[in-house]
Amino acid sequence: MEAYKEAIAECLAEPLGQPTETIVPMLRTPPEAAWGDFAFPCFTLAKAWRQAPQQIAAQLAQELTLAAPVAAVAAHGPYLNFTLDDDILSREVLEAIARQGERYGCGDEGRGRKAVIDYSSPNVAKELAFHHIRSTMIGHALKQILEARGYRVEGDNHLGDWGTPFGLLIAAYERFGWDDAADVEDIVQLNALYVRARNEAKADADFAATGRRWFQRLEAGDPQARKRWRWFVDVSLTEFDKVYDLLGVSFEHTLGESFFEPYMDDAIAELQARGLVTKSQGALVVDLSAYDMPPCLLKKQDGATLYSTRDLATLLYRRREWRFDTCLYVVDMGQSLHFAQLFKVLDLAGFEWAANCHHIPFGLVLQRNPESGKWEKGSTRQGNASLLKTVLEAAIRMARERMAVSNPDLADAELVARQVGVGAVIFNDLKNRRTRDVKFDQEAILNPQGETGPYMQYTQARCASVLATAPETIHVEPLYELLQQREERALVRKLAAYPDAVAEAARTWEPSVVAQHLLAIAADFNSYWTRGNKDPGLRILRPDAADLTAARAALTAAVQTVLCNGLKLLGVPTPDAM
RNA sequence: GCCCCCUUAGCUCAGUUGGAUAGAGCAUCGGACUUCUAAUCCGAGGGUCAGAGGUUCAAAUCCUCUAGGGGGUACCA
Repeated sequence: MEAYKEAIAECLAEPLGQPTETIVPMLRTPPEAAWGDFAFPCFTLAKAWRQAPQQIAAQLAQELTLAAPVAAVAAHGPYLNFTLDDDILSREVLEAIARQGERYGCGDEGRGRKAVIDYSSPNVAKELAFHHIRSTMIGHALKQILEARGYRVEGDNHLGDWGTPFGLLIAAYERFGWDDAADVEDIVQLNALYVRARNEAKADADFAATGRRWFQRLEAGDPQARKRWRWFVDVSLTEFDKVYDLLGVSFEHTLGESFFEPYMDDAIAELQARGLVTKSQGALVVDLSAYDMPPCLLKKQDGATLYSTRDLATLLYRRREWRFDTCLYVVDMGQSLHFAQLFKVLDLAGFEWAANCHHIPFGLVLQRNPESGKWEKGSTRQGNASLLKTVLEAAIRMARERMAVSNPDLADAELVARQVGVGAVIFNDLKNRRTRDVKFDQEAILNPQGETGPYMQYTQARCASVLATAPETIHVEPLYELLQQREERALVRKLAAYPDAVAEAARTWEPSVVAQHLLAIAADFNSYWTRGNKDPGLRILRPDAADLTAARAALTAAVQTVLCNGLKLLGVPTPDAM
């Protein structure tokens, strides 16, 4: 749709005496679709022309010469409203969608550029909590969206598999043991041990010290410590992969923090060579007080490395080995300061590429505290967060039960239930602006009605269903001028704007732009569909009118293509029946 | 204390980067299935855009202050 602004600007360029480049950004979309496709506000001309904007609009409306595809111009108060030619628009848009198929919505701004995205990145030894859906799916969606716009993208699941907690975990294992006969999955027992280790460390200073020593042994390569640790990681990865399979997410790299352990000394040395590292209170730091930030800690008093050290080594490695142009960190907002420090340190070290590293923050998942009634950050450490697996299972159950009544004969019911349940959870997370905190509300997540994943999937299934029963006539060249219904014209325009939505989502790193646009398309299509229930003349398939059927089937196919393309970007599956 | 984010209908949220009459969904109430899938659609009610100033032709949108909520703030990740 963006491309048509150029045509409008050309009509205005001569009379305004301005180049099209300055006119295009001034064009707006009128609040009422019936008023036109683009609006040019005349306020800014008022001063220069010494006339009221209303007069300017009225005058210009008279004088302008229009060229296809611009069909009409009308003054509406201080605005000049332009309308595109419906027939040309329908033809161009629907033909483009049919021709490009799953490439419709793609672009090439990112061509020749490589992006590395750090997302999901759960901590080992804990189950995936519901809040892990955020980084995982926002990251996955951004990966797909950037790829659609021409970037080469590599995803890295930066597992939290290193640090003092693992020393504590080994200490807990040694002290409390492991119950091989326990009737729970290993990950559950491991998670429980993790929580216990943490609590014990808080209550017992000796235990905490033992844990810290274990981590030192781990870093030193002690075989016993390594063996325990490796096993903790394997148990966790087995569990994570189950959930990733369900979500349809995969990574080019799964390099935990431990992988970068051998690179940490080099990273520190590199900063030392640049004179950035100082000793403060017994710790090794980069002083950032000149930038109103606390120091970036590289090594603790006891010599152990920290989160910052590992992230630093990781980023240097990624740049050196993977040669990214852009590196994105899809991590919650609570870590804004950490990333500000990290990027500042690299900037001070003289790495100009640090400017192309970005933290893509998102809001926290808040759980209602049953005692205080307040919304607060859930924590797997305290064991009070809902598990992602549990929510997904509940959503799948919801879909299964729903289908048992609405479509009991459906083939592949179990597969579809999984697609719908998982789609519900994913879409629920991606439909809103990522920086908002989200209040965990399982009931809302499982509701399949309204602005939800199942609603989107249902709409796509309706398209598939009608096209499956469409007669062969749809293969004749559609007469696009037959698409004269208000709903049909509105749909064509929204389909035309879909690539703009993908481009904006890529530019602002905001998947919800795509989700919101798809919602608007689905709403229009469902409304269009239902009108056919009341008025048979408005049905898509008209046995009595082959040409009309062909045109409407072409529109339906285009809607289906765009819904499928968009939902694919978001990671929402699209069953053809449900 | 300082820093960041948030505050739009009872609830959950959109709002085209400063434009025309602030829009959806859920919930409530009333309608539409002998039909291309009713996980849908149509309609009704529901608003001091947290509050107060400011910037200008124009503010939910930008600036300042205030209130409330969430998060962060050197040896956790």
